Amino acid sequence: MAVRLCDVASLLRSGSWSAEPWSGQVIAAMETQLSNGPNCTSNGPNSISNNCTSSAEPPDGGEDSKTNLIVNYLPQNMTQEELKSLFGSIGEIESCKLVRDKITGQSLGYGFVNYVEPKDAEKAINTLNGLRLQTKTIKVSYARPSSASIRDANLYVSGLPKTMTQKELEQLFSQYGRIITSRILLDQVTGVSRGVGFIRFDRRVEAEEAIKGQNGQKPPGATEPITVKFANNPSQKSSQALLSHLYQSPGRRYPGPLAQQAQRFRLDNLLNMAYGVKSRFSPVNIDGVTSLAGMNLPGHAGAGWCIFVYNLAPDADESVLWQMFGPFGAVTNVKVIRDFNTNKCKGFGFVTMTNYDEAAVAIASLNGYRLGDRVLQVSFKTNKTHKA
DNA sequence: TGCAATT
Repeated sequence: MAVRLCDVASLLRSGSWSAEPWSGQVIAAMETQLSNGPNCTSNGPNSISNNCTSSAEPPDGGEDSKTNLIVNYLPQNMTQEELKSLFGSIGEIESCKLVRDKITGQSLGYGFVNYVEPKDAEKAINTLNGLRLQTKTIKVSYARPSSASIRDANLYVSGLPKTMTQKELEQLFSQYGRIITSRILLDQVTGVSRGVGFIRFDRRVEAEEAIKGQNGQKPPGATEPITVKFANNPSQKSSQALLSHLYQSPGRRYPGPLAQQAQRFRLDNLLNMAYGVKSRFSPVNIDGVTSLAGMNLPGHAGAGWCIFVYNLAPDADESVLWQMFGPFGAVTNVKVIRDFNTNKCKGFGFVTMTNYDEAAVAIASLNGYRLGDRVLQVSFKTNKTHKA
Protein backbone atom coordinates (compact mmCIF):
# COMPACT_ATOMS: atom_id res chain seq x y z
CA MET A 1 0.00 0.00 0.00
CA ALA A 2 1.95 2.92 -1.26
CA VAL A 3 -0.70 5.60 -1.55
CA ARG A 4 -1.56 7.42 1.63
CA LEU A 5 -3.86 10.29 2.41
CA CYS A 6 -1.02 12.78 2.53
CA ASP A 7 -0.44 11.92 -1.10
CA VAL A 8 -4.01 12.92 -1.78
CA ALA A 9 -3.31 16.14 0.08
CA SER A 10 -0.27 16.86 -2.00
CA LEU A 11 -2.27 16.20 -5.12
CA LEU A 12 -4.86 18.68 -3.92
CA ARG A 13 -2.22 21.26 -3.14
CA SER A 14 -0.10 20.83 -6.21
CA GLY A 15 -2.97 21.57 -8.54
CA SER A 16 -2.17 18.49 -10.52
CA TRP A 17 -5.64 17.34 -9.69
CA SER A 18 -8.73 19.13 -10.80
CA ALA A 19 -10.37 19.53 -7.42
CA GLU A 20 -7.87 22.22 -6.52
CA PRO A 21 -10.03 25.18 -7.49
CA TRP A 22 -12.85 23.93 -5.36
CA SER A 23 -10.91 23.25 -2.18
CA GLY A 24 -9.09 26.49 -2.80
CA GLN A 25 -12.37 28.35 -2.76
CA VAL A 26 -13.39 26.74 0.46
CA ILE A 27 -10.12 27.70 2.09
CA ALA A 28 -10.36 31.23 0.74
CA ALA A 29 -13.84 31.61 2.16
CA MET A 30 -12.70 30.19 5.43
CA GLU A 31 -9.73 32.51 5.67
CA THR A 32 -11.90 35.51 5.01
CA GLN A 33 -14.08 34.41 7.84
CA LEU A 34 -11.36 33.57 10.30
CA SER A 35 -9.49 36.77 9.71
CA ASN A 36 -12.36 39.19 9.30
CA GLY A 37 -14.89 37.67 11.62
CA PRO A 38 -18.56 37.40 10.94
CA ASN A 39 -19.93 38.75 7.74
CA CYS A 40 -23.16 38.90 5.88
CA THR A 41 -22.17 37.78 2.46
CA SER A 42 -24.38 35.83 0.16
CA ASN A 43 -25.94 32.60 1.00
CA GLY A 44 -25.39 29.57 -1.09
CA PRO A 45 -27.68 27.89 -3.44
CA ASN A 46 -30.66 30.09 -3.63
CA SER A 47 -28.78 33.12 -4.08
CA ILE A 48 -29.36 36.07 -2.56
CA SER A 49 -28.06 39.45 -2.06
CA ASN A 50 -26.62 40.50 1.24
CA ASN A 51 -28.94 40.65 4.11
CA CYS A 52 -27.72 42.45 7.16
CA THR A 53 -30.90 44.16 8.08
CA SER A 54 -31.96 43.28 11.53
CA SER A 55 -31.12 43.18 15.14
CA ALA A 56 -27.82 44.48 16.28
CA GLU A 57 -29.68 45.14 19.49
CA PRO A 58 -32.09 43.06 21.51
CA PRO A 59 -35.76 43.85 21.14
CA ASP A 60 -37.55 45.56 24.01
CA GLY A 61 -39.55 43.76 26.63
CA GLY A 62 -39.80 40.11 27.57
CA GLU A 63 -37.50 38.08 29.76
CA ASP A 64 -36.20 36.18 26.77
CA SER A 65 -35.58 39.16 24.58
CA LYS A 66 -31.90 39.50 25.45
CA THR A 67 -31.17 35.78 25.45
CA ASN A 68 -33.29 34.34 22.65
CA LEU A 69 -31.80 34.17 19.16
CA ILE A 70 -33.18 33.22 15.79
CA VAL A 71 -30.81 31.39 13.50
CA ASN A 72 -31.53 31.50 9.78
CA TYR A 73 -30.09 29.80 6.67
CA LEU A 74 -29.09 26.58 8.38
CA PRO A 75 -27.99 23.69 6.16
CA GLN A 76 -30.91 21.43 5.30
CA ASN A 77 -29.41 18.40 6.99
CA MET A 78 -28.44 20.08 10.26
CA THR A 79 -30.20 18.57 13.25
CA GLN A 80 -31.38 20.19 16.45
CA GLU A 81 -28.60 18.39 18.32
CA GLU A 82 -26.02 19.86 16.00
CA LEU A 83 -27.56 23.29 16.40
CA LYS A 84 -27.28 22.88 20.14
CA SER A 85 -23.73 21.66 19.86
CA LEU A 86 -22.74 24.63 17.72
CA PHE A 87 -24.36 27.26 19.92
CA GLY A 88 -23.48 25.44 23.11
CA SER A 89 -19.87 26.18 22.23
CA ILE A 90 -20.59 29.78 23.21
CA GLY A 91 -22.34 29.34 26.53
CA GLU A 92 -25.02 27.52 28.47
CA ILE A 93 -28.24 27.06 26.52
CA GLU A 94 -31.61 27.27 28.20
CA SER A 95 -33.46 25.83 25.21
CA CYS A 96 -32.96 25.19 21.54
CA LYS A 97 -35.42 24.42 18.77
CA LEU A 98 -34.95 23.58 15.14
CA VAL A 99 -38.13 24.43 13.24
CA ARG A 100 -39.43 21.61 11.08
CA ASP A 101 -42.15 21.21 8.52
CA LYS A 102 -45.22 19.91 10.31
CA ILE A 103 -45.95 17.32 7.65
CA THR A 104 -42.64 16.14 6.30
CA GLY A 105 -40.52 16.75 9.38
CA GLN A 106 -37.91 18.38 7.17
CA SER A 107 -35.93 21.24 8.62
CA LEU A 108 -37.20 24.64 7.54
CA GLY A 109 -33.66 25.91 7.81
CA TYR A 110 -34.09 28.03 10.88
CA GLY A 111 -34.31 27.66 14.61
CA PHE A 112 -34.16 29.34 17.97
CA VAL A 113 -31.48 29.28 20.62
CA ASN A 114 -32.25 30.69 24.05
CA TYR A 115 -29.23 31.22 26.30
CA VAL A 116 -29.20 31.45 30.05
CA GLU A 117 -27.04 34.57 29.97
CA PRO A 118 -27.63 37.64 27.78
CA LYS A 119 -23.90 38.08 27.32
CA ASP A 120 -23.68 34.66 25.67
CA ALA A 121 -26.44 35.59 23.24
CA GLU A 122 -24.51 38.69 22.32
CA LYS A 123 -21.32 36.67 21.98
CA ALA A 124 -23.09 34.14 19.74
CA ILE A 125 -24.19 36.92 17.40
CA ASN A 126 -20.68 38.31 17.29
CA THR A 127 -18.94 35.01 16.66
CA LEU A 128 -21.46 32.87 14.76
CA ASN A 129 -23.37 35.31 12.56
CA GLY A 130 -22.01 34.82 9.07
CA LEU A 131 -20.54 31.40 9.83
CA ARG A 132 -20.28 29.31 6.70
CA LEU A 133 -21.72 25.81 7.02
CA GLN A 134 -21.62 23.71 3.88
CA THR A 135 -23.18 25.89 1.18
CA LYS A 136 -24.90 28.21 3.63
CA THR A 137 -23.94 31.32 5.52
CA ILE A 138 -25.92 31.33 8.72
CA LYS A 139 -27.54 34.41 10.15
CA VAL A 140 -27.74 34.88 13.90
CA SER A 141 -29.86 37.65 15.34
CA TYR A 142 -32.08 38.40 18.28
CA ALA A 143 -35.49 36.78 18.02
CA ARG A 144 -38.51 38.97 18.31
CA PRO A 145 -41.02 37.89 20.93
CA SER A 146 -43.48 35.52 19.36
CA SER A 147 -46.92 36.97 18.74
CA ALA A 148 -49.72 36.88 16.23
CA SER A 149 -49.00 40.40 15.04
CA ILE A 150 -45.61 39.51 13.53
CA ARG A 151 -46.95 36.60 11.50
CA ASP A 152 -47.63 36.81 7.78
CA ALA A 153 -45.72 40.05 7.41
CA ASN A 154 -43.57 38.92 4.49
CA LEU A 155 -44.05 40.55 1.09
CA TYR A 156 -43.12 39.36 -2.38
CA VAL A 157 -42.13 42.14 -4.73
CA SER A 158 -41.73 41.66 -8.48
CA GLY A 159 -41.12 43.84 -11.50
CA LEU A 160 -38.31 45.72 -9.79
CA PRO A 161 -35.83 47.59 -11.96
CA LYS A 162 -32.79 45.33 -12.41
CA THR A 163 -30.61 48.13 -11.22
CA MET A 164 -32.37 48.50 -7.87
CA THR A 165 -30.22 47.55 -4.91
CA GLN A 166 -31.30 46.01 -1.64
CA LYS A 167 -30.66 49.32 0.06
CA GLU A 168 -32.87 51.16 -2.42
CA LEU A 169 -35.56 48.55 -1.97
CA GLU A 170 -35.47 49.11 1.77
CA GLN A 171 -35.60 52.86 1.28
CA LEU A 172 -38.72 52.48 -0.78
CA PHE A 173 -40.47 50.39 1.86
CA SER A 174 -39.12 51.76 5.11
CA GLN A 175 -41.82 54.45 5.18
CA TYR A 176 -44.40 51.77 6.04
CA GLY A 177 -42.72 50.31 9.08
CA ARG A 178 -39.76 48.47 10.52
CA ILE A 179 -38.13 46.14 8.02
CA ILE A 180 -36.86 42.89 9.55
CA THR A 181 -35.25 41.41 6.45
CA SER A 182 -35.04 42.19 2.80
CA ARG A 183 -33.50 40.51 -0.18
CA ILE A 184 -33.25 40.74 -3.91
CA LEU A 185 -32.93 37.47 -5.79
CA LEU A 186 -29.98 37.26 -8.15
CA ASP A 187 -29.42 35.26 -11.30
CA GLN A 188 -27.16 32.43 -10.29
CA VAL A 189 -24.99 32.70 -13.35
CA THR A 190 -24.67 36.41 -13.98
CA GLY A 191 -25.27 37.71 -10.47
CA VAL A 192 -27.66 40.28 -11.91
CA SER A 193 -30.91 41.08 -10.11
CA ARG A 194 -33.91 39.01 -11.21
CA GLY A 195 -36.15 41.96 -10.40
CA VAL A 196 -37.76 40.00 -7.59
CA GLY A 197 -37.40 40.43 -3.88
CA PHE A 198 -38.83 39.99 -0.41
CA ILE A 199 -39.51 42.42 2.41
CA ARG A 200 -40.40 41.21 5.86
CA PHE A 201 -41.94 43.82 8.13
CA ASP A 202 -42.08 43.70 11.87
CA ARG A 203 -45.88 43.58 11.85
CA ARG A 204 -48.54 42.45 9.42
CA VAL A 205 -50.31 45.81 9.52
CA GLU A 206 -47.17 47.45 8.19
CA ALA A 207 -47.04 44.96 5.33
CA GLU A 208 -50.67 45.69 4.50
CA GLU A 209 -49.94 49.41 4.33
CA ALA A 210 -46.97 48.75 2.05
CA ILE A 211 -49.15 46.80 -0.37
CA LYS A 212 -51.69 49.60 -0.45
CA GLY A 213 -48.97 52.17 -0.99
CA GLN A 214 -46.70 50.41 -3.49
CA ASN A 215 -48.54 47.72 -5.41
CA GLY A 216 -48.90 48.88 -9.03
CA GLN A 217 -46.71 51.92 -8.43
CA LYS A 218 -43.59 52.88 -10.33
CA PRO A 219 -40.51 53.29 -8.14
CA PRO A 220 -38.62 56.57 -8.68
CA GLY A 221 -37.02 56.49 -12.11
CA ALA A 222 -38.62 53.19 -13.10
CA THR A 223 -40.55 52.69 -16.32
CA GLU A 224 -42.71 49.79 -15.15
CA PRO A 225 -44.91 49.40 -12.08
CA ILE A 226 -44.04 46.84 -9.44
CA THR A 227 -46.24 44.15 -7.94
CA VAL A 228 -46.39 43.87 -4.17
CA LYS A 229 -48.25 41.05 -2.45
CA PHE A 230 -48.00 38.75 0.52
CA ALA A 231 -45.37 36.10 0.00
CA ASN A 232 -46.30 32.45 -0.10
CA ASN A 233 -46.08 30.76 3.23
CA PRO A 234 -42.76 28.92 3.07
CA SER A 235 -43.90 26.02 5.23
CA GLN A 236 -46.59 25.14 2.68
CA LYS A 237 -44.12 25.48 -0.10
CA SER A 238 -41.51 23.21 1.38
CA SER A 239 -43.67 20.12 1.59
CA GLN A 240 -44.81 20.68 -1.97
CA ALA A 241 -41.30 21.32 -3.12
CA LEU A 242 -40.18 18.20 -1.36
CA LEU A 243 -42.76 16.05 -3.08
CA SER A 244 -42.16 17.45 -6.54
CA HIS A 245 -38.46 17.11 -5.90
CA LEU A 246 -38.81 13.37 -5.69
CA TYR A 247 -40.09 13.21 -9.23
CA GLN A 248 -37.85 15.72 -10.89
CA SER A 249 -34.32 15.69 -12.04
CA PRO A 250 -32.01 17.40 -9.59
CA GLY A 251 -31.78 20.56 -11.66
CA ARG A 252 -29.41 23.40 -10.97
CA ARG A 253 -29.54 23.92 -7.28
CA TYR A 254 -26.19 25.54 -6.71
CA PRO A 255 -23.12 26.27 -8.76
CA GLY A 256 -21.57 23.22 -10.30
CA PRO A 257 -23.25 20.20 -8.73
CA LEU A 258 -22.22 18.03 -11.62
CA ALA A 259 -18.69 19.24 -11.50
CA GLN A 260 -18.59 18.62 -7.79
CA GLN A 261 -20.04 15.19 -8.17
CA ALA A 262 -17.50 14.42 -10.85
CA GLN A 263 -14.80 15.59 -8.49
CA ARG A 264 -16.17 13.38 -5.79
CA PHE A 265 -15.91 10.44 -8.10
CA ARG A 266 -12.34 11.22 -8.93
CA LEU A 267 -11.64 11.74 -5.26
CA ASP A 268 -13.35 8.44 -4.67
CA ASN A 269 -10.84 6.71 -6.83
CA LEU A 270 -7.96 8.28 -4.98
CA LEU A 271 -9.44 7.43 -1.62
CA ASN A 272 -10.13 3.95 -2.77
CA MET A 273 -6.50 3.55 -3.68
CA ALA A 274 -5.46 4.98 -0.36
CA TYR A 275 -7.86 3.26 1.97
CA GLY A 276 -10.00 0.86 0.02
CA VAL A 277 -13.07 2.91 0.88
CA LYS A 278 -15.99 3.94 -1.22
CA SER A 279 -17.97 7.02 -0.33
CA ARG A 280 -21.74 7.47 -0.44
CA PHE A 281 -21.39 8.64 -4.04
CA SER A 282 -19.89 5.41 -5.09
CA PRO A 283 -21.97 2.79 -6.88
CA VAL A 284 -20.09 0.00 -5.19
CA ASN A 285 -22.28 -0.94 -2.25
CA ILE A 286 -24.86 -3.01 -4.03
CA ASP A 287 -26.66 -4.11 -0.90
CA GLY A 288 -26.44 -0.67 0.68
CA VAL A 289 -24.42 -2.00 3.59
CA THR A 290 -21.11 -0.43 4.35
CA SER A 291 -18.18 -2.74 4.03
CA LEU A 292 -17.05 -4.14 7.35
CA ALA A 293 -13.51 -3.48 6.24
CA GLY A 294 -14.18 0.19 7.00
CA MET A 295 -14.82 -0.48 10.64
CA ASN A 296 -11.18 -0.55 11.65
CA LEU A 297 -10.14 2.50 9.75
CA PRO A 298 -8.73 5.50 11.56
CA GLY A 299 -11.34 8.01 12.53
CA HIS A 300 -14.32 5.75 12.07
CA ALA A 301 -16.39 6.28 15.18
CA GLY A 302 -19.82 4.74 14.94
CA ALA A 303 -21.76 7.69 13.61
CA GLY A 304 -19.38 9.66 11.46
CA TRP A 305 -15.66 10.12 11.16
CA CYS A 306 -13.60 11.56 13.99
CA ILE A 307 -10.82 13.96 13.07
CA PHE A 308 -7.88 14.85 15.30
CA VAL A 309 -6.78 18.47 15.19
CA TYR A 310 -3.41 19.20 16.72
CA ASN A 311 -1.56 22.40 17.61
CA LEU A 312 -4.50 24.55 18.61
CA ALA A 313 -3.69 27.61 20.69
CA PRO A 314 -4.44 27.62 24.45
CA ASP A 315 -7.33 30.01 23.89
CA ALA A 316 -8.84 28.05 21.00
CA ASP A 317 -12.55 27.37 21.27
CA GLU A 318 -15.18 25.27 19.57
CA SER A 319 -16.30 28.03 17.28
CA VAL A 320 -12.98 28.08 15.49
CA LEU A 321 -13.38 24.39 14.73
CA TRP A 322 -16.87 24.97 13.37
CA GLN A 323 -15.53 27.76 11.22
CA MET A 324 -12.73 25.67 9.82
CA PHE A 325 -14.58 22.42 9.18
CA GLY A 326 -18.16 23.57 8.58
CA PRO A 327 -17.58 24.65 4.98
CA PHE A 328 -16.40 21.18 3.99
CA GLY A 329 -19.61 19.36 4.79
CA ALA A 330 -21.80 17.95 7.53
CA VAL A 331 -20.17 18.42 10.92
CA THR A 332 -22.01 16.78 13.80
CA ASN A 333 -19.77 17.71 16.70
CA VAL A 334 -16.65 19.59 17.65
CA LYS A 335 -14.67 19.49 20.87
CA VAL A 336 -11.69 21.39 22.17
CA ILE A 337 -9.87 19.43 24.86
CA ARG A 338 -9.09 21.61 27.85
CA ASP A 339 -7.07 21.21 31.01
CA PHE A 340 -9.47 20.56 33.83
CA ASN A 341 -7.84 23.10 36.14
CA THR A 342 -6.81 25.94 33.85
CA ASN A 343 -9.62 25.50 31.32
CA LYS A 344 -7.07 26.25 28.60
CA CYS A 345 -6.96 24.19 25.44
CA LYS A 346 -4.44 21.37 25.74
CA GLY A 347 -3.40 21.91 22.15
CA PHE A 348 -5.79 19.60 20.40
CA GLY A 349 -9.38 18.90 19.62
CA PHE A 350 -11.75 16.65 17.69
CA VAL A 351 -14.23 17.15 14.91
CA THR A 352 -16.82 14.59 13.84
CA MET A 353 -18.00 14.67 10.23
CA THR A 354 -20.75 12.52 8.78
CA ASN A 355 -19.33 11.68 5.38
CA TYR A 356 -16.01 10.10 4.69
CA ASP A 357 -15.28 11.99 1.51
CA GLU A 358 -16.02 15.37 3.03
CA ALA A 359 -13.88 14.54 6.05
CA ALA A 360 -11.06 13.44 3.75
CA VAL A 361 -11.19 16.68 1.77
CA ALA A 362 -11.27 18.68 5.00
CA ILE A 363 -8.21 16.86 6.26
CA ALA A 364 -6.37 17.14 2.98
CA SER A 365 -7.14 20.85 2.88
CA LEU A 366 -6.63 21.79 6.52
CA ASN A 367 -3.62 19.71 7.42
CA GLY A 368 -0.74 22.17 7.42
CA TYR A 369 -3.11 25.12 7.57
CA ARG A 370 -1.69 28.08 9.41
CA LEU A 371 -3.99 29.35 12.15
CA GLY A 372 -2.53 32.44 13.77
CA ASP A 373 1.12 31.62 14.35
CA ARG A 374 0.56 27.88 14.46
CA VAL A 375 0.57 25.23 11.77
CA LEU A 376 -2.21 22.74 12.34
CA GLN A 377 -1.88 19.03 11.95
CA VAL A 378 -5.11 17.39 10.94
CA SER A 379 -5.77 13.71 10.48
CA PHE A 380 -8.25 11.01 11.25
CA LYS A 381 -8.22 10.19 14.95
CA THR A 382 -6.33 7.07 15.89
CA ASN A 383 -6.53 4.90 18.98
CA LYS A 384 -3.78 5.96 21.34
CA THR A 385 -5.51 4.94 24.52
CA HIS A 386 -3.03 2.31 25.66
CA LYS A 387 0.26 3.76 24.50
CA ALA A 388 2.96 1.19 24.05
C1' DT B 1 5.12 14.27 17.74
C1' DG B 2 0.80 15.91 20.88
C1' DC B 3 -5.29 11.63 20.00
C1' DA B 4 -10.85 13.21 25.13
C1' DA B 5 -14.49 11.78 27.90
C1' DT B 6 -16.45 15.92 35.66
C1' DT B 7 -22.36 13.71 30.42
